[in-house]
Amino acid sequence: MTTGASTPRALPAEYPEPLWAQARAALRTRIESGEVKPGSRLPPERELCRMLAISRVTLRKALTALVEEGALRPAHGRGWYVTTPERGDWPNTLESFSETARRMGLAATSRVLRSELGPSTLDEAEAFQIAPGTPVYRLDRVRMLDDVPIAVDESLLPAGVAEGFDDADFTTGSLYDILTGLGHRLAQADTTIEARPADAGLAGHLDIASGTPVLEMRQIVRDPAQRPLLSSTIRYAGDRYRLRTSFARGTGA
Amino acid sequence: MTTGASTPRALPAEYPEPLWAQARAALRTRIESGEVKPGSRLPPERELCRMLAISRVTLRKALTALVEEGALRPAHGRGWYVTTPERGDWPNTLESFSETARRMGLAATSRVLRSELGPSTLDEAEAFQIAPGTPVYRLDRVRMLDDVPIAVDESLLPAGVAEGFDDADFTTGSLYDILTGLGHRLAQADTTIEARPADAGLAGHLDIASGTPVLEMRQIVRDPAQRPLLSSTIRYAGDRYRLRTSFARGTGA
DNA sequence: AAGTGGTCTAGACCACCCC
DNA sequence: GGGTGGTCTAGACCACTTA
Repeated sequence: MTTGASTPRALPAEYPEPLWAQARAALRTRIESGEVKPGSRLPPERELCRMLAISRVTLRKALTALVEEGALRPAHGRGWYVTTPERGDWPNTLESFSETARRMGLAATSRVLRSELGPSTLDEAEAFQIAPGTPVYRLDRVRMLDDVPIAVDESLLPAGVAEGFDDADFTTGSLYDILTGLGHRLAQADTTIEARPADAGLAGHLDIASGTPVLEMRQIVRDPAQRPLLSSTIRYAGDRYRLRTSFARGTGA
Repeated sequence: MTTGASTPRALPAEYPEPLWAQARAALRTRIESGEVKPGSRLPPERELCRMLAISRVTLRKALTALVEEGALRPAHGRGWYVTTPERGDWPNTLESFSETARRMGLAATSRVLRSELGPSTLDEAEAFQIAPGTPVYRLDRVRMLDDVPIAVDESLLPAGVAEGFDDADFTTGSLYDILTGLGHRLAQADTTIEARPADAGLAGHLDIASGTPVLEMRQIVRDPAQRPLLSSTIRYAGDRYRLRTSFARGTGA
């Protein structure tokens, strides 16, 4: 451990995941397994360094990453503390439908309305920066909690991104999980949110009256190279769902 | 520059702002002044180190911070690029009312409905973790764009936070700007968003019909020590406003 | 005063991009 | 191959917290 990155170690090479990411994973596991209880203090940095056999700079990069995930919180002269689950979750991300379901102890399922490849319209082609008519994958679903319809999700993906969807189970699976499982990396999500009245079609799917307030969220998700991976419009029945998020401004670090 | 943090430098001491924050400020200035144009490449890291007279680790901390602010984007073998303003803004923050106004070239103003100190209710006291009845400051405003009413903002602050509000101008000023101007540091904002029908009072203020869809956003803003600074509920006329944000997942770094 | 996080440095090797 | 970012180390000093 003297000569910089020349020692990948631990992982059997191949994808030499950075040391700090390995350390982050190790710490995350310990936290999630309950080995270190919420609210309790982590061992001092210098000791963690010895335990994980990494330098302090690298360890701190892992710890900082966990802060952004909402798992840890530093306290200057006192130590690193495990966040109480109650609050401090969902930093800089919208709570996903699946996460909401889990938090409330409900079952998240979907009814697939459409799932097919088809030519893109002008607007869609522009959004994905592809030629109009290029095939895109359409996935329309009614999302439910304990069999109560909550929202209608219309998603659109470039055909290339949707390769491997044949085996996917959209009735229970999360689209995000499926995409990351296929090796896609979601880096950024541009989002707009507004309130609108439900039109007749939407009202029918959600079993509400036409004109009822609906929360409409449009997202374009991009990969680290800024390529659009997914464009989705989700319309939630106004009295059945609430978006939650927590914006952290990282006071610097 | 050989012996670690023993050389605060640059700033006349007192509050020795960290070197990486100074470097971030210097780079930010250069970008905002247009000295380095959007889309263009920054000088190589090793040269920036010489120019700013800091180590590469420190420089990279500054660069990473600017990535989270949406000002820069790294490209592995190619360099650091200034983000095109068009997109890449508003990362991990809701676009504020004032920012929206600026982007659309409209004038953001407010009509103050209430601005006074009063005893807190049970719910409010609980939210702020203070004793019920402890004074809190109430600020209710109708927010307008070019004199069209867009939203009703009901804000609530612990009395201590509101000290110095006497001189503040809420008809044109942003509450966030006023708070930061008073030295408060906003670190985290827990947010929920939902769609609801307008009640009679709200409909009157916004000049819309009762029952019209309204976007309701509730926020609790905290300082770095997790103390609540501000609790606000903003209700936007559904057909006049749209929230925008961009969630960045920093692929690790 | 001792313990713990926060900042900083100099130097090294690796991985990617482009010529 | 040469340039550029990405990762990593060892060691040092400072600032805050607690006793």
